[in-house]
Amino acid sequence: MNTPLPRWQRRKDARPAEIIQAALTLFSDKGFAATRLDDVAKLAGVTKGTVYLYFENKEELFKAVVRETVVPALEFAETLVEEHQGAWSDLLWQLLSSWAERMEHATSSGISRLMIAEATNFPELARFYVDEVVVRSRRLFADVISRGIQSGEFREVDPMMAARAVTAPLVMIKVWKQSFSLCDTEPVDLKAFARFHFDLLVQGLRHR
Amino acid sequence: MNTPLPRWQRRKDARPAEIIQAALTLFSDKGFAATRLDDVAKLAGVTKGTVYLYFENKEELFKAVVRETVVPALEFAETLVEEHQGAWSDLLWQLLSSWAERMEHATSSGISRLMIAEATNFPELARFYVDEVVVRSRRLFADVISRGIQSGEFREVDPMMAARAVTAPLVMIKVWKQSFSLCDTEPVDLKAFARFHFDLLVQGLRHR
DNA sequence: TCAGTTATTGACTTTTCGTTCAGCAATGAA
DNA sequence: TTCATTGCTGAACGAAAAGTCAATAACTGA
Repeated sequence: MNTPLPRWQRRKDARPAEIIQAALTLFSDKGFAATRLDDVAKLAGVTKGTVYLYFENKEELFKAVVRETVVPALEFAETLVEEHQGAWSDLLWQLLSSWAERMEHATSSGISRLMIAEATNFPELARFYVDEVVVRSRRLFADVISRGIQSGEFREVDPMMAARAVTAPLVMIKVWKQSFSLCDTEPVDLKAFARFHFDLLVQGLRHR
Repeated sequence: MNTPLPRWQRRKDARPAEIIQAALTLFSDKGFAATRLDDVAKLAGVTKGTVYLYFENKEELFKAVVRETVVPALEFAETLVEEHQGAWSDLLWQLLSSWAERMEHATSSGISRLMIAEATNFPELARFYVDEVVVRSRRLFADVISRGIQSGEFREVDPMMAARAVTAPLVMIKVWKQSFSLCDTEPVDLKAFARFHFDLLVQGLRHR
């Protein structure tokens, strides 16, 4: 006689990550308030009770999602800058294109929109996100611009302003796509836009 | 004997606008779901029951807020383009700076963030917003770029792409400011950023 | 195989908040 | 001053979803 397969399994180690993944999917699609924990549980293949076994409440789950999801990607970019040799505009393109690439595929890129939507409802989480993600990536790009100025490749601009001007369009397009994909009659290709934006930018940054 | 002032007054005509204004404030601060109708009512100086006198339900109130608030501003910009004479880059600056100006003061500029947050929960409203606001303003800027290309002032770029590249940064900065104003340690001045963005842009658009 | 341990369930309670409506009070006409 | 009209109130309702917990079924070691 073959043993009947059990109705559920004990998987203490795997649960938190699976629940976080499910929550990420639903939060970044519907937002925090509109997401039901019943649905998160179902998508994670468990029941609501299990969610509460691993997370204190809905808000703590939300925090966990943000914490576990966003930070790793930045570290890769930072080493890229550290080790770079050659033209700074090349590095800029490398950063922008790899970013656009990741945005198109990684589920974690939905976090931007989620944070924008929920920041005022979760001040401490917003602070965490700003410090660990926004400011840090802004500084990353400001750094590249600064070095480009020092080497004489770019004209003298405010690096922090420039960093905002570099990052904002990509984030915005991604956020738009996510929000309005169903109704925008002229969808953009993220990578194509990144290329277009880069060309405009580099010509704008070069000496006249 | 002076008549005791009444506990409340009948102001049938003024109520809808006041309720919409209150709803706009709270929606654009907290988002749709996180806003309680009790709070909207209180801010509007009425009780919840009154809200239901003038609006069928919460969702209809939301729609009214978007409808009444965003469309008017665009019309002004469209006449500006129609009547313009002279350099197209001048018009571009005129549009960008007046837009930044409005963003800094009008409560209605909170709608962008609100729509971004709630679009997936209100597909029909999202379509309305995309058609009446997003696409229309994108077309406005694409138009200016096109004419600039025709006149030889700008190099040949895809006008629609360029329009996105022109509008995205401003919207993004505004949205960021709104979401993270409490925690961003390096706040931007919107007008200064608009100026910076414009300079970068125009040099990027000109012939090499 | 069995008993002890515990991860998971699912029905239950509680809370929150949109929605309703009977009654009250402001108004204006007679 | 009175009365009919009606804008407005606020208490009460009920659905939906957060949060709880005793029972149960899967695992583990002996």
